Amino acid sequence: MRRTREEAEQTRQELLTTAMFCYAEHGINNVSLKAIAAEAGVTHGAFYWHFKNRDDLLIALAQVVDLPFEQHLLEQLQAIEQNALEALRDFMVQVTLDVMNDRHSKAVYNLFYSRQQMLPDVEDLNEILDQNVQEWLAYIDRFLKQARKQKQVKKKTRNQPLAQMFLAQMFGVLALDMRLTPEEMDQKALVETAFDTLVQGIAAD
Amino acid sequence: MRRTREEAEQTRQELLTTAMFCYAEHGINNVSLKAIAAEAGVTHGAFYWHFKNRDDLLIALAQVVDLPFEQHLLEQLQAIEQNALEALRDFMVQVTLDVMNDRHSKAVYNLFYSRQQMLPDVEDLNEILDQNVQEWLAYIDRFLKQARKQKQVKKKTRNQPLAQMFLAQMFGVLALDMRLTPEEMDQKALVETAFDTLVQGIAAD
Amino acid sequence: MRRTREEAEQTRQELLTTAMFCYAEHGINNVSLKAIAAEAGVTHGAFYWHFKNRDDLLIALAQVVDLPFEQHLLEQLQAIEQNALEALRDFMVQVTLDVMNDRHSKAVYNLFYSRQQMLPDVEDLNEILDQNVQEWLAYIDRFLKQARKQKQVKKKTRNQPLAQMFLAQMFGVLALDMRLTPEEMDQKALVETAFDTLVQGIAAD
Amino acid sequence: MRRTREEAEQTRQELLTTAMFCYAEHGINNVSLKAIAAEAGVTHGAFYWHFKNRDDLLIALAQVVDLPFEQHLLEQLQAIEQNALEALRDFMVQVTLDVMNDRHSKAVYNLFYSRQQMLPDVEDLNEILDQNVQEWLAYIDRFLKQARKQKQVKKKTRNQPLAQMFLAQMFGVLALDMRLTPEEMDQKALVETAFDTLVQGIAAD
DNA sequence: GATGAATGAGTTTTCATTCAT
DNA sequence: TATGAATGAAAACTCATTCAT
Repeated sequence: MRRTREEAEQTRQELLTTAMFCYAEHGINNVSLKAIAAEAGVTHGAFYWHFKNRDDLLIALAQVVDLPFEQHLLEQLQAIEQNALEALRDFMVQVTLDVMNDRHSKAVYNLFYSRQQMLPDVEDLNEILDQNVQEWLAYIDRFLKQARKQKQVKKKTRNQPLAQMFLAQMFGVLALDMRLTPEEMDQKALVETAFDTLVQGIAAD
Repeated sequence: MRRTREEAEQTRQELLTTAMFCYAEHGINNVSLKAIAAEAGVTHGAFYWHFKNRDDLLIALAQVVDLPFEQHLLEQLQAIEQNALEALRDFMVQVTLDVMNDRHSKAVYNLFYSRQQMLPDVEDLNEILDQNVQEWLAYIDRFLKQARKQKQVKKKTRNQPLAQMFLAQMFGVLALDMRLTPEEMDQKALVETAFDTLVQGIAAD
Repeated sequence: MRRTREEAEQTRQELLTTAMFCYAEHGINNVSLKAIAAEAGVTHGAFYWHFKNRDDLLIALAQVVDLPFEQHLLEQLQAIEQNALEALRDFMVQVTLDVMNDRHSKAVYNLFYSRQQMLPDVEDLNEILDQNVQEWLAYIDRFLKQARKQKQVKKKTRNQPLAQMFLAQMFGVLALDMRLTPEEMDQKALVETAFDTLVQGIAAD
Repeated sequence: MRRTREEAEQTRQELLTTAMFCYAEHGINNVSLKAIAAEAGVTHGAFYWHFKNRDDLLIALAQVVDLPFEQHLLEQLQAIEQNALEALRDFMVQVTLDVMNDRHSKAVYNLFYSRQQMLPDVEDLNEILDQNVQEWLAYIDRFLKQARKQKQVKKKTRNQPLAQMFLAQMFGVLALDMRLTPEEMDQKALVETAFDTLVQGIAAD
């Protein structure tokens, strides 16, 4: 069954996508490569044509997937010039709700950032993930710097812990979302309350 | 061989402790019962004397371990009467720093609450963990109620999302702590900034 | 818990009886010594005071248990003098129905003679069982000899295959009884038909 | 390694055959899958390519193996028209001797019908075995019906217990054959005596 | 006499990986 | 490119047996 290059690439994509959703849902250690291959419509032998091994799959996965930070940042680019703090608040709310509710983003978060999984100790993998976290902190930092320019933020605190605080709040809300039922937790109320509170807490009087 | 009842109980405790630390460090799926038993100084056969199976171990673990919420609550009982919001801030800071720095608490968090692990789908286990989360929310709620009485909190928001926000912040800070190095993140600065900000954010003017 | 000699003997008996019924019902390989001991009301440690090991238990079991051949033989002793063939027929019918319906006999048969179990290859054990089979053949032979004297049996056949044929019929009926439901098989009708037919088949005209 | 489809099928057959003989000889519970695989010339991992698990192997075994009833029935089809009772006698004698002396048939009987084994409680398995018994009873019944037509059988008894009696005799003879040595038991003499006697016992005067 | 903790060999099963076709 | 047969390491679990108490 020699396929064309496009079909082969499609198989590879299929494997990546299937792996991400299966891993995110059941846990990396609870899904076999055979199961992923079957779900992707090929035999597990084919897997080894596209990937060197299991770790290679994870690295490839980490390289291609991403959380929608950048995308929501672009949406706020104009707003940031006018009211950076409000833009930051909207940015965090949007990203968080998006990760909560978008199947793809949620899978990415579950797989790589909630650390629901204990990832195998592959150096490349953790490097990629750490870089991503730094990148996200940089996104938030960009809002904060602009807010400083606009004199919206109290002087005393440095930006670093502030950015980390925002990211931590997002991580925490997502973690809580996994544990609580919709009855126990109103997603929208929590997310908005959380970031409104943070923004108010750092706002200059 | 341990023959007396006390020695047997010691073996059981050893198994529980070893399991907790090994699981927290390497992930539940990456540590075999044989390894745990060996680390505890017995054969894997001994494990099955003390526990029915792997799930039984996890349930036993979840039953005996806890995060230091209650303990820090007791320390704040007097403060709460005078300034509930400040007491809440101190409470959250203390608990969070404690979990960060106490090997035991950190292991408990990693194992059961960070969702770094994909826990097996055992009903008893999830029940215990969910109860614990509810309990912690109740602890925070207690501070918030008192703060309302003291008119320290803005009227508009309900307590539920506020309590969840505080717990989420703690979870998030702990999650971030796992990802960042001490150089990249100043634990104390982040924790204090985070809860100061939250408290200021909800404080009545 | 030092017990008196009688109590100890009682424990031993309890272990034997429990083992027989458990083994007969679930199969030797599907019942652990721990389970037997527990069912008998002691710990499995106690087992090893009464028996050297598992094979020793089986040998002890084979030595003390028996099928009700002898007992039914005694009942037929008078009848045998008058009509040996009819007595044989009654004897076989009674023994067979007894083994079918008496819990104890059935367990013995299942355990040692139906070979539902693949017994461990203990020499002593098989010796005992083979002796028993020979004994039963001798019982039947006794009827046949008397029947010859009474000129009830056709001359041509030797007694050995005849006796084996009767025992085989009993074994076969018991085997079928295990496979068929009461709806599919009328115990009494089958047993009586079978031995009536055999007796008529060997009867002199 | 066997790579072609034919070689794979051969491996599967090898596993089935090996399993049947090993199980029949040593008992299901006394032969490990590892041992079967080794005997079949593959690793135990290969076993799990061909069978889902141990029960699946038994079911597959029960599906492909059979006792030679049908085959001997065909041989008697002409004879049945002329003298059904004699044909029945020949049929039973042939099948019984065949099972006794053919290594394959003997293994099948030992494994599935002697109840020498305590088979695992798999529904599919017992269904197949029960069906087979019913089928064999139907074969015998066919002879009996024809014999009735030919007025060879005494009126009074129903066919059902008669058919069961014949099958039971066969089962019993086979069981005795396992227990007695060739010196103690003349196979041919016993088998012929047994079925001659049964046939004479039911024959109309 | 009896308990119960511990051992260790053995079993079933899973699964990442290899490789001839 | 992809299939599918086979390997082999490792996991969870069972259980007969030993033995200090």
